[in-house]
Amino acid sequence: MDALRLDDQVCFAVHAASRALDAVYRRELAALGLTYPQYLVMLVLWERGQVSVKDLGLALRLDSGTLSPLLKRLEAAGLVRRERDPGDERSVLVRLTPEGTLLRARAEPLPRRIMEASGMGPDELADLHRTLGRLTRSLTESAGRP
Amino acid sequence: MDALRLDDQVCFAVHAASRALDAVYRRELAALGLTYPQYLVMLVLWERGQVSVKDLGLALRLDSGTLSPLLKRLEAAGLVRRERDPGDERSVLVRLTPEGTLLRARAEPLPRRIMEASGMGPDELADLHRTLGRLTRSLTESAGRP
DNA sequence: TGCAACTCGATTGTGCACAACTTAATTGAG
DNA sequence: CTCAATTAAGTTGTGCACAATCGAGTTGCA
Repeated sequence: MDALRLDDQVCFAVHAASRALDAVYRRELAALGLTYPQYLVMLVLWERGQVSVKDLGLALRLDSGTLSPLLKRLEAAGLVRRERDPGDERSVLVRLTPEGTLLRARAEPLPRRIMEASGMGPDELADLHRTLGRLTRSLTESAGRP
Repeated sequence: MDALRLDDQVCFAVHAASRALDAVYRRELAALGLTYPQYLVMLVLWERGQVSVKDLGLALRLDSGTLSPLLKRLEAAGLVRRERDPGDERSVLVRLTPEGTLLRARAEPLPRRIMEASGMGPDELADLHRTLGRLTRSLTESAGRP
């Protein structure tokens, strides 16, 4: 077999799956006025209520270059507020507005709909989840020390 | 369990894995002067030698809005040439330059290095590959008819 | 205490991804 | 044969992702 054949490369399969998921989420989230990465940010906020930009970056593995403009758009949409942490003026705290909190209810049915679109059962999805977690960890570690 | 918990969502696992792979490829491909999507295009060209923009889009599931500027950059780098198909002037054929053909040798060791960084065995990777293929197909089909 | 090192976030620049639209070439129904 | 519909690329605009860099604020240690 040819090591460079496109169809044989797992990288492409991951890439393609990621974009296919993105497309499905794009459709489902359009009604909420959110993009998929904005939805991820909202998930963290619905879980924790309030979070610093740094902790958001740790949770989502995104840096400030991605988060700063994204959070500005969420703020412009009236879903979050940003303010300096009084205890440490370097840090910016992001928290939900009432509108942002209310949006949660409308996001609630989403995971089930995506699961149905995936055509896979809960066990299979859990398995995939574990495998991908392991892959991500390995890749991240190997990237750390070249 | 809470359906909206970030850690429980497969979508995030796929997204994170895709970006982690991207990061590893970024490092490996830097020496070749390629980005990861440019590498995917080169894979197709190394396989087929010559391809229309349309067929490239079908193979990679990318539209002209993504491919046009990407191909311009590959052309500026001297790796490909683009010319109208004499048989159908709407179509643009992309083909390798000698430099582009030569680059293949330097890309050859890449899949093995990525496989090592993944920390997974061939069987496990093949399994993941199959699962992701199925997932992508289901999602694409469900996106087709909302 | 004073200043060097570090932390946090924002900004800038490049490139990918996609939607919506434009233009040019081709096809086909009447 | 003609012209409306279709097809192929390209263009424009928006948003995500990341590297590199900057400036303000904090910490630690000499």
